[in-house]
Amino acid sequence: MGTVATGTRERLLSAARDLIEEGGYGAASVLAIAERAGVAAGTLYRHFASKEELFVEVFRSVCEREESAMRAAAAALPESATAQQRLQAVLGTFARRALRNPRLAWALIAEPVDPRVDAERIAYRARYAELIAAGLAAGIAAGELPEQNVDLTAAALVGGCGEALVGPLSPLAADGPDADEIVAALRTFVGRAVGAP
Amino acid sequence: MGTVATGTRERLLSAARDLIEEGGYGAASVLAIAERAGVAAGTLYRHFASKEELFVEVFRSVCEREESAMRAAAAALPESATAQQRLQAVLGTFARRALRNPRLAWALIAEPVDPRVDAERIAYRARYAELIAAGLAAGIAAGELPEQNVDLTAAALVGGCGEALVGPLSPLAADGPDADEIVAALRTFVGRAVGAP
DNA sequence: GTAAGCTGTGAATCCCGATTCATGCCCAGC
DNA sequence: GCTGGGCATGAATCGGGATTCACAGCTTAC
Repeated sequence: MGTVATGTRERLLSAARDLIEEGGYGAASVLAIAERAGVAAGTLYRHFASKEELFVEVFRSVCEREESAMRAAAAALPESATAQQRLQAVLGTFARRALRNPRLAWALIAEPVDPRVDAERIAYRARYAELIAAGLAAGIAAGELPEQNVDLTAAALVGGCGEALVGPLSPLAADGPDADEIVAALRTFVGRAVGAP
Repeated sequence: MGTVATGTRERLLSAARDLIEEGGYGAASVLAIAERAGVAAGTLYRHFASKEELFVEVFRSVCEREESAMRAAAAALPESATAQQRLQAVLGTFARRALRNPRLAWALIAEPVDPRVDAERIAYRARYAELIAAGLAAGIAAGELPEQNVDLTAAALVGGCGEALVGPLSPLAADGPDADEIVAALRTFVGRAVGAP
């Protein structure tokens, strides 16, 4: 039956996702993926043209999940919410999710990858920055936030939150998991950086 | 004479540095480095235990140059300068240098590298973040800046400036080289982010 | 002048994971 | 029950760059 083939394909995808979450891209060799999926190495090539293509598919689906989580966080706010509240909701969601699954966050944000996967990452970060830039523009239009180069602010916020949360400079890398404290400090940083009152 | 050997060693270092500045680490294969230095591939191993070791040395010397440039920028200010002015001087210097040599900045900040070189990079970024954190702490002590988690703010600033200047989200990646405008916008961002009045 | 010890050479070798492919297995259709 | 086609196998192959090493040339010491 075709369902068997579909099952294999999906087992391969989820094996790859699991391995990446656990040990990064390095841990996800063709052999390891196949083994965890319970098939032979060659079988992977019955379902994907290359390892890279499989990775692209995994990466894309994980990014979509993350992106909808952030959009949902913004959408869940009442109509009357300020632009600043929306930004805080988006960045706070990002932060909480990243802290809950640091290995995955590192893989999505910073870990070295093949060029085609990297292209997906850039697209993801760009959509994320756009989301923020749009929020900033709305806040400026509403008179809540001061005039500024929204693209640069958005890029700096994406980079800054990424570094603070998953980079080697992250305070988390040093001491314990005061996750809530980190999120709070990051909110303060973001609020000030965008010029909120 | 020993001087010949020294000459070769330094030619190898500078060949590697040039290649990295021009085309990133990928362009700096052992063969390419040796060729540009005017020697055979095997010769590299008369002077360095491995390619990685050579890279570490190149990376370290470039980082030292960058770091002293930033320290010098801070030190050049009069005694009476505010903490905020010092921070602006450091980050402005970083920004100007990165914009002047984007390929090198990318190699120093974001390009994937071997683990031992990456360790150097992390150490460099950590020193840089410390420089900023110290400035923040001084500003807080002097009552100029509000209380905050200085390590997190410093990490976010390093990451944010890096992304805004050399990352794929950088406004520079999209349009022309309004370098001065970018630096100005970044200064605004930094000033607000640290909570300057 | 010659031996000892450098430095330089570059083709051969190693390494290691992705990718291929000849072969075997299973099941549907007849 | 036989057969055709698709899926699975996994050992063999490939690829590409780092690394080695047997050999050669030059310099210095005595």
